[in-house]
Amino acid sequence: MTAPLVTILDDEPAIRTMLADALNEAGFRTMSFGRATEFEAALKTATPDICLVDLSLPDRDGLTLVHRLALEKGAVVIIISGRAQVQDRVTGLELGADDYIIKPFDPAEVVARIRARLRRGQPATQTGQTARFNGWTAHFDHYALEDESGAETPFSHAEGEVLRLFLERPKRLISRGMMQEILGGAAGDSFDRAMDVRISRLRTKLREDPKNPRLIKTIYGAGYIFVGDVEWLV
Amino acid sequence: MTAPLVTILDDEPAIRTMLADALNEAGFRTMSFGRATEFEAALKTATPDICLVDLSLPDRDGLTLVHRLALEKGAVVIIISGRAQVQDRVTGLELGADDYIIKPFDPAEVVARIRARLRRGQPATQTGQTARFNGWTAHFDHYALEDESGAETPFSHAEGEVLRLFLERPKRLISRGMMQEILGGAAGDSFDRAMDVRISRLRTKLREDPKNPRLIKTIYGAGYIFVGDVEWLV
DNA sequence: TCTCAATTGTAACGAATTGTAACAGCCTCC
DNA sequence: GGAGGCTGTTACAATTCGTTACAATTGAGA
Repeated sequence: MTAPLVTILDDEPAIRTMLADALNEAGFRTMSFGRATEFEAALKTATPDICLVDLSLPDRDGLTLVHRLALEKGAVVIIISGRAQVQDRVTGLELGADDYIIKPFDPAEVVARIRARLRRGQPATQTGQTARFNGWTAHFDHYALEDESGAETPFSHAEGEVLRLFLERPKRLISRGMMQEILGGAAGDSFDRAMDVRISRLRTKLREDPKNPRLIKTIYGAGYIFVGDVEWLV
Repeated sequence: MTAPLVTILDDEPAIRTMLADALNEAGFRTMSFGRATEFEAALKTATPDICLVDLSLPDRDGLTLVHRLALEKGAVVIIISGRAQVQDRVTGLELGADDYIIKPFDPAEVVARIRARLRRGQPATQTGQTARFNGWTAHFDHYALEDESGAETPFSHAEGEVLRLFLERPKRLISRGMMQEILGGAAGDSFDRAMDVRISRLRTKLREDPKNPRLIKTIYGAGYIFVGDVEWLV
């Protein structure tokens, strides 16, 4: 992957170079502009990941530019400005800027803020989506349990939470306290019953024999153990 | 009814009320906590859209909490802190915070920054005019969904807004509050139903099985997740 | 072995949430 | 003006999931 591209639009050359140096050192590609017209011309061929924009430009109102950038191009815009009034910041952010940094600033903070924006860009990495165990296949991507014949039974989100909890810890004792910790749930005193019910419902979907559960075993006074041979796919 | 939920974690009651007042007036739901433990307990039942966290907590190291929140829960975290050193800000942002606001602050700016985060909702990739996902091709330039055979189904502007919202944030929970913020729904309390209907109509065009939707998943009480492999074409 | 209290299973209930069909207002285009 | 599409609203159906109530089970101690 190529490094993210950051454009710098500021009429003061000293600031441009300071930012460009810091950003390059941090591993970004940069393009610097002193006037809005140059910047807009460049936009036609390049698609920056982040646009740093100074509000006081010689040839255009910076706020309008920010508004257009954010609204029409959907670009990530960070305003860098000498105007420090709260009202300036509020309007800047309301017009579509993603952040507002006040001059004078420390380049390290600019880098950190850019990184924070980019970090959010990546979709959350999905944990395992499919697991096979004892003839069943659990599909967490579309919340369904597939049996050996290929028939699918959908399960709900709450049921899926419990199922995943078990499949990620096979053949290990799972105490109620741990479940509560992992699955959440108010520490309310009746919570454990809710967990019982969840497990009961999950057992039904797994077609467990109530008298003799084969997959989710109850350890009286201690918790549960999922005894299956789990294999996570992907 | 389902405005975005903002949690406030700060040990100073005055700050909590000031923030809560400003946020409520701005149309957000709020929950306030003075200690990290209370906050963590509440996290088990509620899914906030934004977490405001003060770094100086009586019962826990704020930075560690931020790290956990950001990393494990993927929550949007805004640090509010009295520590004004650049180094503090940089480490806070690097540990996963999405923004860093220094005390004393103006509530209006906090509101504006929260709005900026929600509006953006963490954009995914470059947003273009065409996206491919799971056999479908969405053409936003002429408002049509193309299936594998090449047949096109037109979609409306409102449907396109929702579809784009999802395609820009695949595999990520999107709360109703965030949708409202992004799609600019009036804060009217019946708005959420309009959103339901939009999603229902979109699902129909995607030929989703009502009993077992594969692309747009509902997380009861929390929101929706679009689970497709999205690839934006230019 | 028997008894009993603690623990666990689950059916039934109900509040909250979500899905969607049907309707109505609005707009655009003939 | 009328037809037709779009979109929010309403009303009702369906689903989810915690709570409750009671039955079943377990295991320690008599």
